[in-house]
Amino acid sequence: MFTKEQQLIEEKIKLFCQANDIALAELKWQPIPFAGEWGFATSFFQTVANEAKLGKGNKVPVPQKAQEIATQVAGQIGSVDGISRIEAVKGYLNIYFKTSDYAKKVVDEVLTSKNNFGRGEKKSERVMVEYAQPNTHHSFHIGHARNTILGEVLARLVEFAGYETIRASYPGDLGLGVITVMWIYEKFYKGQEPEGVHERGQWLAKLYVEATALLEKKENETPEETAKREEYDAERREMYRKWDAGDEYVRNLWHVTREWSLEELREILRMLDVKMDVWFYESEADEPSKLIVEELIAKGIADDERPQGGAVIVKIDEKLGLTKEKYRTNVILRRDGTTLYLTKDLALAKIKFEQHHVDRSIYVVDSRQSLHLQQAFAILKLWGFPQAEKCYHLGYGFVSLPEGAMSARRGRVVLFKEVYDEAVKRVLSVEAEKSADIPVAEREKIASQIGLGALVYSMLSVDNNKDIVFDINEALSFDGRTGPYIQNAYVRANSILKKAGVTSNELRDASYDYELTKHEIELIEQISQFPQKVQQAAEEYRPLVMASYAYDLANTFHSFYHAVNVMQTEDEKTKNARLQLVMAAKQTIENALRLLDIQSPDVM
RNA sequence: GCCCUCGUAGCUCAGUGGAUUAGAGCGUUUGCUUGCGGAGCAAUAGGUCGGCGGUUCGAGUCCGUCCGAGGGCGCCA
Repeated sequence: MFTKEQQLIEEKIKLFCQANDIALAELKWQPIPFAGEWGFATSFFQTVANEAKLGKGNKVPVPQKAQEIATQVAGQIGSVDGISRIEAVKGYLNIYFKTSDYAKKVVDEVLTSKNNFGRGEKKSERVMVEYAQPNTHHSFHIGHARNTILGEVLARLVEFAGYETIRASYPGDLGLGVITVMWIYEKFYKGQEPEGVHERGQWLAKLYVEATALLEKKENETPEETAKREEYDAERREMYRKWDAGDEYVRNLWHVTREWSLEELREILRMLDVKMDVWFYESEADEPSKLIVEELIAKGIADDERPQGGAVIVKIDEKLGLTKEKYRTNVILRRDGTTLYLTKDLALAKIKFEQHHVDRSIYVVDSRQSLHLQQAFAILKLWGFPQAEKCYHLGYGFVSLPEGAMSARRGRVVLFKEVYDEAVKRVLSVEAEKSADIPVAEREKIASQIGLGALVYSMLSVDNNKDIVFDINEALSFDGRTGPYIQNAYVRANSILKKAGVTSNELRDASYDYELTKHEIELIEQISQFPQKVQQAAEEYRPLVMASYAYDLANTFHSFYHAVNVMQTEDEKTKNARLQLVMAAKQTIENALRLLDIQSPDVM
């Protein structure tokens, strides 16, 4: 915002150093650690260290010498427009802005940009974010929720930072797990179908558990039990064979049951306000991926060991000319000619690059699949895709339960919908106590917004590479560093504006030339940081950066709210300026929450 | 055996080279009843940043090594 002043001063420093024969190191500007006044600073430690290496100067300690230079420079700069003062402190040169100018600039920018405050300049790259890859014929659990929330927030950040963004979902709709559910349905539950989208999805998950129990080898089986189990397994394998051969009946059964799962997935995405641009299905990648195997063999990238009774493999390290083991060797086609996960990922990447013309592709996938994805990217590179260099795996730690890892097979999972229902229930009970004035009809909607706010924020407030042990009481806490805490700051800002009867449309000119309190200054400081936080979070692929910022902003607002009573401000001009500051804070909180996929209720 | 991630306050986590005392939340102890809704504010106690060595003017942050935890490693996804 103040690059002109910065450049001017930089010139003056360079001139001074030339005149005094000082070998100035590169000037790195940074904000002054905030203590009530805005400004930017640079240090002279590097310059002094360089001088010392050249054998110049006597043996004065570095910090002391840096301070000497800073003091001399400060004395030389003189007055600069928009700059209130310049000082030398501990080897740093601090340059302060005029407080009232800075404050007005920040607030005005928010109020004119509104929803777009913080949006980055349009960039030419097209980015695809792939997330939400649950298996069908199961139900959506909180592990899937972490994946989906991370992916969606990343997509929002990248988009708001200025990139053209495509959201892609990739459900796993084939494999033995899927067939297992179809088998038990066909055998014991044919014709049944629970009412309700979630009920149907959850029912399929129950069938999977039941089927697994029937098909798993048990200890101390009687011969009859063994025979029964083997009979079931043969039936299941026969069904898989028929599916693979395109048997009309089995394919139809597959379509119908798959749709039950997808309906539930679409409903959950709707609840999370996720709008997918592209749907890839694992089943659709199967056939194209076989052609890719042929191509890779023809190009000499893959080795066909089938004639020797083996599979089709890619010796990745060898082909890349690496001597140390890194990507190893992997199979891309089984000896029986069927494809693997890796094979399908190659086909999917080809579609992303050739049909969607993406320049950059982000995979939001469990970090345990890191090697797998690195292998896939390496093969894409061998294959010759320039975008392979721009494939990025955003890994995240897995979500487990206090009693151990989740297991769909054993039915040991916590479903997203269960947690959501519990969240709404808990918020409603708080509302009944604290928000008796809100009409009951409205409370349900607010409860959903707050409940999801708590859940979503709990997933975002931990860095993505950390594992989470899911504790529902922590996830649904409403106190302290939580989603509702941030939403409450928004509600309070809204409440002030409502009482004052001002809307964002009537923008009166405000000036901040009165003596600002510490709390006003800190609030302005937080607001001003939003645009750079957007860029940082998007460039580093780190939703946590935005989650932390949103909390800090809300925290600063709560302190301001408590310390400065806007409505009781006597001086009209000051009151007007404060109302506009509240409006700017409200807008910034709303923008930050939107990026975090959390809604901003007007009351709560 | 090789590779990846992690080790910071009692607990859960921020902080990826720069400014006297390393920051939050929960939990602890204690204040805030006439005020824009207390899902809040203010204060309090609590840390050899896993150990050792190195690079640097400067290291929780970079490098090496050791210890500890979790994860991955050619026909699962």
